[in-house]
Amino acid sequence: MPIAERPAVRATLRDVARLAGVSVATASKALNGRDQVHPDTRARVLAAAEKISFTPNALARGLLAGQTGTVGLITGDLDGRFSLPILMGAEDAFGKGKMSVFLCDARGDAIREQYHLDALLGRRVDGLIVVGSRTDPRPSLGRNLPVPVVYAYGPSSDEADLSLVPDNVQGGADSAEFLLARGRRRIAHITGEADYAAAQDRVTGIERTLASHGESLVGGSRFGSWTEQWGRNATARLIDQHPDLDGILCGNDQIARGALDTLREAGWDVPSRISVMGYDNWEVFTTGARPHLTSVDMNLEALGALAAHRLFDAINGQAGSGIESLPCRIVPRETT
Amino acid sequence: MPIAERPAVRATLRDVARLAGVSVATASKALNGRDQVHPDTRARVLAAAEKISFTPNALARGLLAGQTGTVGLITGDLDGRFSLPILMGAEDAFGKGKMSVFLCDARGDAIREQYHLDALLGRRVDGLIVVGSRTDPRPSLGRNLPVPVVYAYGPSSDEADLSLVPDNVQGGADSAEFLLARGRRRIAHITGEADYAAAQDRVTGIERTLASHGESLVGGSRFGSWTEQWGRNATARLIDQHPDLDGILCGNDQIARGALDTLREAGWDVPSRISVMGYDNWEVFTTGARPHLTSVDMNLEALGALAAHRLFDAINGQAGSGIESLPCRIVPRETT
DNA sequence: AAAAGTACCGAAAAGGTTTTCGGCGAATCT
DNA sequence: AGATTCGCCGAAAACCTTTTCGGTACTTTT
Repeated sequence: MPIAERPAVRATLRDVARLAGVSVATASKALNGRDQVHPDTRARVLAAAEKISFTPNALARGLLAGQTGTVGLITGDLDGRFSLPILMGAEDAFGKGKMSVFLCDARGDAIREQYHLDALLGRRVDGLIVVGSRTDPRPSLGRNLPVPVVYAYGPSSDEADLSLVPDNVQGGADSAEFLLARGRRRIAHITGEADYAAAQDRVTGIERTLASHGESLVGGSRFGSWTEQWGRNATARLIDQHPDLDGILCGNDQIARGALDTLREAGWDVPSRISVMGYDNWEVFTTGARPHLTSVDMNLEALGALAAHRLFDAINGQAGSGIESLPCRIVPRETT
Repeated sequence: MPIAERPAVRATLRDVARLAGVSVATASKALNGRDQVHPDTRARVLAAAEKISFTPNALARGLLAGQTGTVGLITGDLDGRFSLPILMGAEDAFGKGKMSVFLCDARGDAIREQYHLDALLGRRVDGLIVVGSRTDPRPSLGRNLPVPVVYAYGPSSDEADLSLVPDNVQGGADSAEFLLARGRRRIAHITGEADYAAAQDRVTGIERTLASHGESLVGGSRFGSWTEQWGRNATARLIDQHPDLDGILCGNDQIARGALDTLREAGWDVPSRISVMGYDNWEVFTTGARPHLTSVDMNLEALGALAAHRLFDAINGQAGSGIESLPCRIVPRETT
């Protein structure tokens, strides 16, 4: 079998210098655009570097500079649909500079997290982003790490850390406000598991808003699981008990999807008789639904990008702390 | 505001050596488990390293060894649900060793891909995995790269490269075989856009299998988009034209989901009157459906893991080439 | 013409680790 | 006791780049 022919050795600065007939020092200066080097010389060096396709060794550079231009991103669960947009946002924000991202999936396991942490620290990352899979506080990585850390989505339980989370209270409040503004008054809330901070926060926002309008939730908040199945079941019972219902706020888009299915089969027209709102704005669910589902978007990509910027600031000495909440936004579609 | 107190300087091997009262050479040997060092001395070094929480600088080590213990993973689109399991599989397979993964999202942009490639090469990764978002061949990164490359999901158009892809022909064939084995004879096929190799491959497998049983597709393969909407529309026309239909193979789970919705509303019972199969085995769609959807799983996580292993082999001189197809598997649920 | 100034280049050190090889002291052998 | 072996340790080189600082050759000023 033919082994692919690869350049046996990689070109080094010394090779460039030799080819250009200068010293390595001059070659370095020429390549890095420093002055103190004659234009002709610079041109010669550049040509030489181009010719042997020289790529500076970031390791040697990092060793000297003490900065590697890399950050570690530790995520709790990669399959979750929350960590992914955050990851994309962060990757995008860093990508514009010259940072590279080390990705590690801890699979929700503290042992694995520690292992990855050591690996990242050993590789001398300039900073860390920790992405949680839930908005519930998680244990801090510790205060005496040699690099700054930013927690995204899942906040650190230590106030000295900087955490970025979506403002689910506001998201819930806005969704309630949105339905009220459309004249809905008999509003129910079907959500997921009660031990999720995300679920509780939204309940808080919703109830507060309704109360301020002199209303309250029909049947209280109904906790279950984050599934379509639960959305269907809960909705069936709800419309059976409350024929005057005219709005349902759902804890996520899957529950909302289940609600829509049940309503359709019961002959309740959406949105003329009743409005439905989801949460998360998971495209594939919102636009697959009939009618297309209005939902709340947590702006996770922006959250990821902001995490990247905050980390960048921290690396440059502008460290922050505490929990920073980012606004959610409503994406109106056809169910309201 | 209080700046978080961090260790001003990181402990170096020299510090360990000084603390243990030995030379750096001895300290290195002690920490790396080499012989030629007295047990007592080793213990002293280990204790010293522990005390000042020494972490070896992977940069310096990599600079010397020429191997960095890192691989680059370039993905076409991070939001696709195909690249993600592959990424997880690869990350998992590497994680067991002591490799770390650099993640880069090229956003389907060749310029950005080149940029990331340069960045990764500059950081002296030991190898690269390129993850496509479609199974259609993509341009090669080139033959004269200084490190080995493995293409996953989306194969390289250059036969000299090593590519790992799911065997969609077999997947399609198996799905047809599966329905035939359950006594279905009047089988239709609704799939996505015709310019996807994945769609064409499955058609090939399905038609070949049906032909070998003396059957053929009812109404041929119906191409459209990969959406629920299309699944609903196509199914409506299909059952209108072919009241004797008893099986539908769908190009993905969303189309299948749409088909199920239409069948339900038309009063066609699944699976007693008609069977439905999806593709991709996207959990959230298959188990959210009523009844739970039988689907074809491309084993993408295994594909990612294998990509990691193949890359590892290539790094160690065992380079392969050509396209390697991995089997899909059927996940039976309630719609068949 | 001598002094001062300018523009450019190169030697060398630094960064942290690993590995080779020489050396030193102690134990064993003759 | 002297010679040899053995076990253990340390000096130094190597990896590649950047930066500082001194030096050379040339131009300008007095």
